[in-house]
Amino acid sequence: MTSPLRAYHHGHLRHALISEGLQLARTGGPAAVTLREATRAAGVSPNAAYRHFADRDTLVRAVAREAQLALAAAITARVEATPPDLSPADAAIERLRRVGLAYIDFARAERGWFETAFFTQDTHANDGIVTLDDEIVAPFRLLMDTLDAMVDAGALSPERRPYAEWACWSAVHGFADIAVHGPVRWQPASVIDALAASVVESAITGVRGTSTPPS
Amino acid sequence: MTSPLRAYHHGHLRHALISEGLQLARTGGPAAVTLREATRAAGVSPNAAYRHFADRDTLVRAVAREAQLALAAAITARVEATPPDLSPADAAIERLRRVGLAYIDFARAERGWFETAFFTQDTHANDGIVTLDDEIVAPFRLLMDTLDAMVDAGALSPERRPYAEWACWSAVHGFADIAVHGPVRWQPASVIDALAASVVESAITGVRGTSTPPS
DNA sequence: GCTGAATGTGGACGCTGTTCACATTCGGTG
DNA sequence: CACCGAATGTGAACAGCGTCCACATTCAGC
Repeated sequence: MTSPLRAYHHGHLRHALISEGLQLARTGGPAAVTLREATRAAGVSPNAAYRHFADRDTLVRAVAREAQLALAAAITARVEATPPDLSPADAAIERLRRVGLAYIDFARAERGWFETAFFTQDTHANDGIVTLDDEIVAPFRLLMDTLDAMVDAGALSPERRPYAEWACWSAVHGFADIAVHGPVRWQPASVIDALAASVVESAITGVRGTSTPPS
Repeated sequence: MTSPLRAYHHGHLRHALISEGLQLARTGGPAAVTLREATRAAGVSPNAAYRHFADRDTLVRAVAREAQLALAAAITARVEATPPDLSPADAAIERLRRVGLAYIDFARAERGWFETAFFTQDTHANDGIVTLDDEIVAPFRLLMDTLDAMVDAGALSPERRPYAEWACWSAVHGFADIAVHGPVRWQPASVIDALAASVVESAITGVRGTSTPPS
C-alpha cells in the first residue's frame, strides 16, 4: 500500500498499452511508440509492459496490427459506398479505383498509422507458411475479388489477370509512400489529388491493357 | 600527448564518418547508423562528430545522400547498357524498362541502402523551392527524358505524357518497397523476378494506354 | 481464509544522443 | 621562427531508452 489511490492495477493493461501506443504512433509513427512513454501514459511502471509483451518490438507489432485494421476499414468503407447504378464492368472498375484512392487518402490523412502499418522488423522469420489474419488481408482479398469481377464482366481479359493485384498494389502503395515521404510531399494538396487520380487511372490502364475513355 | 600513437587526428574525419555510416547502413538500414558506432569505427571519441555534423540526423542525411547516389549510379549504368540496335521507339521503351528493373534490383540487392536513401525526417521544412542536387535527380531526369523520347518516337501519345513519370515511379518504387518490406519478401527470388517483370510491363502499359505485344 | 499464480514496482545496467569545459593541433602573421 | 587564434578532438556528465533482476502486491480457486 504505497499509495492509497491505485492508478491502475490488474486491469486490461495490454489493451490500454496498445491504445496508448496507437495514439503515439498516430502523430509520431512507429518510432514514437516507446515502452516507457506508453506505460507512463497508462499510469504504470515501465516494467509492467513486460507482463504482456516480450519486448518493445512485440508492442509495436501489436500497434501495427491495429493500424493495418484501420487501413482495411477505410478501404472497405470506400468500396462499399460505390454507387449501385453501374453496369457490372463499370462497377468493377469503379471499385478498383476506390481501393486505390482510399489507400492513398489513408496514407495522407493518417501518416503515422500508415508508417506503422507498413513497419516490419527483419527479425520476423517465416514461421512456416505466410498466413496473415483474415481481417487484415481483407482489402487485399477485396482487390483480388474486384479484379476477378472485372474478368467476369469482360473488363479485363483473363490472360492479363495473373499478377494484376501486385501491379495495382505496387502503383498505389508506391504513390502513397512518395506522397508521404518523397518529393511529392511538398506539393499543395490539390496537386497531390490530381497526381493520385492520374496514378490510379494509369494503374487501371496498366492491368487492363487498354485505356478507358474518360466518362 | 596522452598516447604516443594518435589513432586519428585532424584528418578528413567528415568523410570517414560518412564512409563508416554507409557501411553501417548497408546491413542495418538508417537505424544502424549511430553516432557512437560510427565514431568508434573511425577510432575517435563520440563528440568529435559534432565538429562536422550538427546532430545524428544530419549525419544520417549525409549517408542517405550517398545511398541515393549509389541508386542513381545503378540506374544510369543499366540504362546506358541498352543495346544500340533498336528502333527509336523500341529503344525508348527498353530504357524505360531498364530504369524500373534497375530500381527494383537495387532495392533487393542493397536493402539497407535503399531504406536509407528513402529515409527523410519530417523536420526538413521546405526552405523555399524544392531543389535537389543534380546528381541525385539524374535518374528522375533520365526517366523524364526517356518518356519524352517515347513521345518523339511515337511510342507514347503526347496527351498521355503529363504525370506519366509519377505513375512509373510509383509502380516501381511501390513494388520495391513491397518486395523488401511487404509480403512479397517471403517469396523465392525467382518468383520476385517474375513479379517485378510483370509490374514493370504493367507500368509501361499503364502510361502508354495500350499493351505491347510480346516481342 | 489461505496459497500459488498472475501482475505491478523499484533499482540497476548498458546503450544512445547531446552538452560543457578542456586539451590538442593546425595555419597564418609578426 | 615563434606565437596565437581558430579548428578540431577528448573526457566527463546527464537524461532517456530498453531490458533484467529481485521483490511486493493482487487476484482466483480450493
